[in-house]
Amino acid sequence: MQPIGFKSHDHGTCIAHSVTSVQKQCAERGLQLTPVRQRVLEILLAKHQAMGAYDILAVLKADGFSAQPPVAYRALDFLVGNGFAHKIERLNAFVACSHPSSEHVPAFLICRVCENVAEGIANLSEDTVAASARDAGFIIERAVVEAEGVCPNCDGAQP
Amino acid sequence: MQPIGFKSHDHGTCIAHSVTSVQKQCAERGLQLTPVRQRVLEILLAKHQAMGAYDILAVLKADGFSAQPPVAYRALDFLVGNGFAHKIERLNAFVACSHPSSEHVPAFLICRVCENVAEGIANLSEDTVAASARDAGFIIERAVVEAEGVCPNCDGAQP
DNA sequence: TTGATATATGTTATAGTATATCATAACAAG
DNA sequence: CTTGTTATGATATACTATAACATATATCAA
Repeated sequence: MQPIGFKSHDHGTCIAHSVTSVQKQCAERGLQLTPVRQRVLEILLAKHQAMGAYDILAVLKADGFSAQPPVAYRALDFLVGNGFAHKIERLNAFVACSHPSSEHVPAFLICRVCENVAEGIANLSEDTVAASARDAGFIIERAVVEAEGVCPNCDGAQP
Repeated sequence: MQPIGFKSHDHGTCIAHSVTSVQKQCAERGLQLTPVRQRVLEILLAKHQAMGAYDILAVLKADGFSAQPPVAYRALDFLVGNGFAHKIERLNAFVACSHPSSEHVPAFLICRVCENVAEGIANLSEDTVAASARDAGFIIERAVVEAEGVCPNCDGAQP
């Protein structure tokens, strides 16, 4: 699977598709995609960049929602907990999931210049990681790969 | 390479070997392993568990070192920057490196029950991650794998 | 040795991230 | 209707990290 985020694409439909997909899944799984939750998802989808909780909060405030930290964190917990968004631990920030329809180990390619984030899919089960875990008797419940570097748009432009 | 941390081992020599190894490398590379830095390394080595900066600070304080946050963070920056320790982003915490003598992509197996951490080595270059990055034109400078789950000592004991 | 430069530490203050807690509202099930 | 559940509102606080500036210590060239 290809990461998206560094290649030009029709971002309008990209957003629309994602929202529709999440709405559909929520309906199927009996989850409530409430106004705040959907709005936070849209905010995240607006760009392929990680956003901090307080950045999101500022947008929510401008939209007339209550702007206390828990508002943002609760919505983010919902989205992350149900696989509609991910937290980039390295940045203490969040991104909408690019592959919301399937279970996967996300692999983030984080550009340290423009801060855009592309999400690929790692295949740890065929990596030495899975072998190590197996040998150690460790049961992996969830995992994430975070890679920092330079994206093609920034390579050459900025060192 | 095997992760360590979940199997019983002679932890005394484990610590001693690590300290000696780091001392040797610092000498070779012209790095100053000052008292605070070495002490923080020892504190991290004391257990195969991630420690927060403020936990470390508390120990430093008990040892008579200055106990302002920058003291701990500077020592940690030194250790992490030179590959003698790693930051576990998911936990906002730090661990001594188990393989301080080689460049590697660390893969952490984090037990959510006992909070012990084992460090293995990922081989992303043969993972789909490397292929995705290559296809996207993304240059990976550093990466980390963080896997959360249950270690063999806790499996069965606690759900 | 001395002085210049770089590196490391001491200290205060503050910025940034996240959660605990309690109160209220909306709604469905019994 | 009242009980249980889920979501939201609101306040306060805890936890994590860094900026900024002063002082000290090491390193090295002249």
